[in-house]
Amino acid sequence: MTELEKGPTGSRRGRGARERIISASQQLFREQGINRTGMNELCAAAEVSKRTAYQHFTGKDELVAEYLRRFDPSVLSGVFDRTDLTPRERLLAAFDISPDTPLCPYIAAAVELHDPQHPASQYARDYKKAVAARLADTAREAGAADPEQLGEQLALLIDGAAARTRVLDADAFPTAAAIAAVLIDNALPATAGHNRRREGVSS
Amino acid sequence: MTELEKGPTGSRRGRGARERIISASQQLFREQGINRTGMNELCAAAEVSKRTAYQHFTGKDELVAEYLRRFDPSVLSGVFDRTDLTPRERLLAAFDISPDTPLCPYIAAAVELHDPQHPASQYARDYKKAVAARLADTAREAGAADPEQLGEQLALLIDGAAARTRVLDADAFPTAAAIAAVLIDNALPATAGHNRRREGVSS
DNA sequence: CGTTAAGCACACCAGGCGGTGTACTTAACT
DNA sequence: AGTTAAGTACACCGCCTGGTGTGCTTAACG
Repeated sequence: MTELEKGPTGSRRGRGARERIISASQQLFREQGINRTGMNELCAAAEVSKRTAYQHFTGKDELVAEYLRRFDPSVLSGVFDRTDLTPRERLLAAFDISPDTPLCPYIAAAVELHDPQHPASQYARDYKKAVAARLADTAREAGAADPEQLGEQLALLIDGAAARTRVLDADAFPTAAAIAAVLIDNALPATAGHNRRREGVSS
Repeated sequence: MTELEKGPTGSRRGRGARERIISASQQLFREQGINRTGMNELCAAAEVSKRTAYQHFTGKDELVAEYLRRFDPSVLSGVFDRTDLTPRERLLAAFDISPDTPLCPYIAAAVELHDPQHPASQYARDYKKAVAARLADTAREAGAADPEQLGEQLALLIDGAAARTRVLDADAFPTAAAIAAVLIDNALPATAGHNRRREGVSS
């Protein structure tokens, strides 16, 4: 029928045009930005006919939203589910996204789309809240006095590092990690379970 | 001659079209974003003929750069030059931009233009560095152990609050201020000269 | 006064944008 | 083999974009 929910695999019949489109969007939207990437260009890169693209997505807006939804590639779960680390180490590991990451696409989308009502903007909000929540969970696990506050604070540090990295074109995550270490040490009761040799936590 | 450097007042002869253009750009670029504001629309809002606009600015890019340059409206100097506050209080006052401020236009421009070589992007970088430098100066004045580091940290907090406010559509500056208070207290020797009784720093 | 330049009105451009219509091919499943 | 749907090719749409060309009016200044 018209709607058959062909499933995330997309490999029911054709040659998987949908996946190619999304894959191309991941590349182009990140490299060039959303507004600077036209549908013509995107379809060409995906080696997909324009008509096909508009049979999978009602419009660019929907594609953009899907582009954001298909992101998280373990960036979130890949950090928080590491059982080899203590909760405290996991909190700090969230700042090790150092390698090359261009910029948090959620911030970029919110700025580029400029419309809080846009589906993608709404998803960006949800995602940011989810990250803060997981940070809070981990903070609670680590025994923080006020886990929600610490989670929100660490989330702000991550966003600050992302924004600053973008504007200054220089990695700001080490600075954010240093702040995080201070905040964590301040929020956690001084249990001797982990050797905390941070400097200068005077107060 | 063709170039006569008519001066910033612009009131040499005409009715000050240039100022009206810049004024309109301040409004529209902030409200709608740079990419979503066309030159037609902008000229209409400024009540300026399109032709006149292109006689003042060689292109939209130049106007965007000028738009950023004409910003600072004491946001920077208005905070750091307050002699009624102690250096420590001045550092914290930088987080009181709470009222309504839509979002730091420098971050927005860097994201929207998406080109680090764009004049406006370069200026945004310079401005961010300048803010960090002034924060560092004030930190030094306050007697911080490592003023450069504290300045960079506080700058990151401001950018984080700005970005997060934009994405979440909720004021994130109080959280940033709370972190700032912790960092400042940690960085400053515990001199009794100023009563450090800031509220909301629950940790 | 006349010169000079700031500003204006408006038609116009090429090109990109998001998005469609139509007629076609291909291939999986029955 | 026949059905069915996924995918294709490509011309085409109206609209808006940044940007011009041309000829005109207005007003400050010497």
